[in-house]
Amino acid sequence: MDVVEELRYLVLAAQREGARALADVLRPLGLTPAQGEVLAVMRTADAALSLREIGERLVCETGSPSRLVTSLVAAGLIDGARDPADGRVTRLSLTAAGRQVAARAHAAEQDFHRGLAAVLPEGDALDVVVGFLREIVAASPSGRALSRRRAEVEPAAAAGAVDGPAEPGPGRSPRRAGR
Amino acid sequence: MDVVEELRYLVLAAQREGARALADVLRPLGLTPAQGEVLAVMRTADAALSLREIGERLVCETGSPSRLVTSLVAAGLIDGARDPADGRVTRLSLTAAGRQVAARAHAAEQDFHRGLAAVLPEGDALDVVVGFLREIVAASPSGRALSRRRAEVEPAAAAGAVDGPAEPGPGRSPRRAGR
DNA sequence: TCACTATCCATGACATGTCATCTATTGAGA
DNA sequence: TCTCAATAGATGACATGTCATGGATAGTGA
Repeated sequence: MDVVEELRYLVLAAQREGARALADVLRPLGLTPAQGEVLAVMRTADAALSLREIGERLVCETGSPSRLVTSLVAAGLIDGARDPADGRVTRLSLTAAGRQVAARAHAAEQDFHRGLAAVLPEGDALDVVVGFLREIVAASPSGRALSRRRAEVEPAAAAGAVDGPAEPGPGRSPRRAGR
Repeated sequence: MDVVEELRYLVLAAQREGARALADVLRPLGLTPAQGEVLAVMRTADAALSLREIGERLVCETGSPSRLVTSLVAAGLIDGARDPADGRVTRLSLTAAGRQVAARAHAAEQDFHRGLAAVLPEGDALDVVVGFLREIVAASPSGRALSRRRAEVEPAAAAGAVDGPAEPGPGRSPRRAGR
């Protein structure tokens, strides 16, 4: 098993274990990790967002996360209505209950991250890993979603990492051709 | 967004993009990434494996990946029969067609890994990332599955990374309590 | 021999990501 | 004004991971 193949499986394993752990943390709030991410995006938004705008900020990117958001509307955590200025667009925002659940989810995730920080390997490795992963996802929709999110909550910190070119053409961005 | 939270999203993003790219590679062979992993495990097995034994070697670990394997049986790539020595156990092995598809999937994945290697960031970062991820998944079922796989295909290389303790008790292993 | 526990596997139900198709609405240009 | 293209969102179908339950079989110890 060469090192690139192992990397692929390690990323899958890390994602799996992390998702499972996060699911345990969010379950008492009646949320799944994907729903938690939607609430995190909306919690930090200055204004109502369209489905498309939410999709652009989710790492679990689906372009237009209709069903995921609908589940939160059904749970009473999000309100949505068609935009009178553009009948194609639905504007979504947190309800009062949604703001409360989003705040509790945020607190629970912060606890989770502190616990994770305590057991991650020490030293500079974390920075190397984060830099490495930022680079390999930079050109992808989910990488850009993450950059966008970071720019919105901490503009200065994100300034060094914003990637220039817009996504070319429709659909998924092409994979990098080579160096 | 603190660095641990970003790490979590970056791992998710890297996994997503990688899964999508791998799905593109395997689709012409009529395989999904999860099915490809099952064939990879069986391709390197010396003997017929039980469902449980397959599950222990999969990073997409489910304990007993009944439905995933059933889809490969239905596709004619795997044969299975109850073990006469132990009626609880189903023994599974690749069919002739399965061996052929597994070989082609392996070749396709090797090409994919070479392409990935060409675009990954250069220098020592890859080794740091692999070491870091190995450490954080070491105690989990999927981390042990990966160690097991590496030990089976390259015993010497894996010797330095084999983790000592067996999984305690039934069910998922507990998360590390702290340092 | 028997009762109980453990193991293996199948299946139900749900969440969600992916790919595709479709409807409704808006924008652009002739 | 009208046609065509683009956009936004909904929905269908499928794959698969997760959590749980249940049936069949084997192991253990009294």
